[in-house]
Amino acid sequence: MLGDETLDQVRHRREKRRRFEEAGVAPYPARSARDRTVAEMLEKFADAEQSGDEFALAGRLTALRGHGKATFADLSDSSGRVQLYFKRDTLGEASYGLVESLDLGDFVGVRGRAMTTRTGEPTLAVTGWTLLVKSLRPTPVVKQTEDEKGELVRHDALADVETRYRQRYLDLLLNPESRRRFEVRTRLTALVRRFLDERGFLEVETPVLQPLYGGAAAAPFTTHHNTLDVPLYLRIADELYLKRLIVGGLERVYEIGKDFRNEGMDRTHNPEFTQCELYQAFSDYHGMMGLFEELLKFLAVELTGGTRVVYQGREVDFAKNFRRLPVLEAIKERTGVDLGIMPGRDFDRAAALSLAKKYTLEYPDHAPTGKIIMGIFDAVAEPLLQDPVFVIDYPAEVSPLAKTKPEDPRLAERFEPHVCGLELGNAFSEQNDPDVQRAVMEAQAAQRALGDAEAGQVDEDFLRALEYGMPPTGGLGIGLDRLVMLFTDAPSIQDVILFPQMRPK
RNA sequence: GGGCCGUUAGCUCAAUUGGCAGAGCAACUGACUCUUAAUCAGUGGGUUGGAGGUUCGAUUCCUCCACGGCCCA
Repeated sequence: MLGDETLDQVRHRREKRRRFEEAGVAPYPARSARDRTVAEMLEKFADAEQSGDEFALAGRLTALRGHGKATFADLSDSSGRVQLYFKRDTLGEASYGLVESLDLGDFVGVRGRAMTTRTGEPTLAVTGWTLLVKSLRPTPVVKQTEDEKGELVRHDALADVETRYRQRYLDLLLNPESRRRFEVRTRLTALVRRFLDERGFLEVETPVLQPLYGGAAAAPFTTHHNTLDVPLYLRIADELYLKRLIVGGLERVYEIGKDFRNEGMDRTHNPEFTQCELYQAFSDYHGMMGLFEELLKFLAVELTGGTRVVYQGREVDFAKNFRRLPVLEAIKERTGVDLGIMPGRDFDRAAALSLAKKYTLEYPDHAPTGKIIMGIFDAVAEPLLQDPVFVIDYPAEVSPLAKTKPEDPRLAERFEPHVCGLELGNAFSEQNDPDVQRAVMEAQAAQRALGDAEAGQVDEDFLRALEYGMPPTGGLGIGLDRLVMLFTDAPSIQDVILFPQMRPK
């Protein structure tokens, strides 16, 4: 087992730590002195070599090549890597002797001069050094070289996905593409803020601990407040609070934060995930579609320099608009069955049930037809969700917080953007009729009483807010983790969450 | 929840039909003052994820369990 104190490599490292201590060197000094990063040194390397000035670096040893009375090493900090040259004639017996007690993974502070080796490698010729941290565990070894074409060749790597997720620090240390992914994540989040800020949106924070949960169909995590002695829920969405702010006269608001859903985990689901929800008064779902198209184009240009993005081998171009695909049309396209018949009448429930049976979907008798329709959609639509598409016109029954279409009240003014099979969000023209909203919430509560754990509850305080008057509003929720997956070509959501949920070992 | 695949040295991976569990890197000892996957000589390191079972003999076959991955619900 890694970390077992009886592991011989750990014993050796502890023995070397002792050698430093016996020589009067603290193995974990509180302070280090460096006057520039590796990248800054390399930038001014030619000048430095001319002038012969000394400077100080600090970092982790990532390679060691001993040659008897001289030792080459690689020093890495977050900016880059540079070669060090320790020479006994320069350092003297005592200092050089301790070089031989260094291990891969140790941190050192070094002082020295720029020099270019015979083979042309920029190198710091060390004139003095000190131990900053003695590393006690063997770092997994990854060696990199360049082939004749100058391309980076990795010899071995930290490949074990379980270790990469559980011990992310090792992944970040050893797999540059992983580190890059999280840098892109941070940039992307900042870009979303910039995009919304520039359009007059106000970033706000709403409660994570909620006495009632709502805004999505999902099971919550439950907790308890001791002083108030009340149950509380970790939010499953920000929606109902943000819409209260629209009532309060904040015409454009957004929040970026964690939501929590107590459900299964897979390639695109983590129990806690990051969502960006935004609401814009005097807009509607068409407005949200335009905003989303703009946002993706903006992100593509800022992150890649162009409008094209390749995800898992498929190229998509955000210069083009998204296809608009009604749910019922998608089902018709895939199955040949039209469940819509005529506007103003009910859906064709019999046909829906028979289709559901074909895809071995089972529903209780009281299940709303809209729910069955979405089950069928989920079973058949996958191939239609590769090129950028807005799936639109959801059954109103599965869209309790959306306005219905004036010309066909069975359908909601709602859409979900899909790209490369990734469901990136959910948006609608927000329901603002307090009486309709109450009726829908009560119907949801009835479904819930019948055993649908994901159905919503009646939120009296939210309904009261609507009674004061909420302007017509468009709302959009964006799954940020999945957006990062798209822009970093990550196959799993675990690759874009620093510490994904794992079963305790 | 179901199906399939995986788990062997610190890391990456081998191991024939069921027949003494190996390699490279890392580690240790020694040599080596411009090397760079440094090189050369030598050495140590394993309850083969765990528990049972079949067998003269199990990394290999069977059962259960744990963790992970992929697919499905």
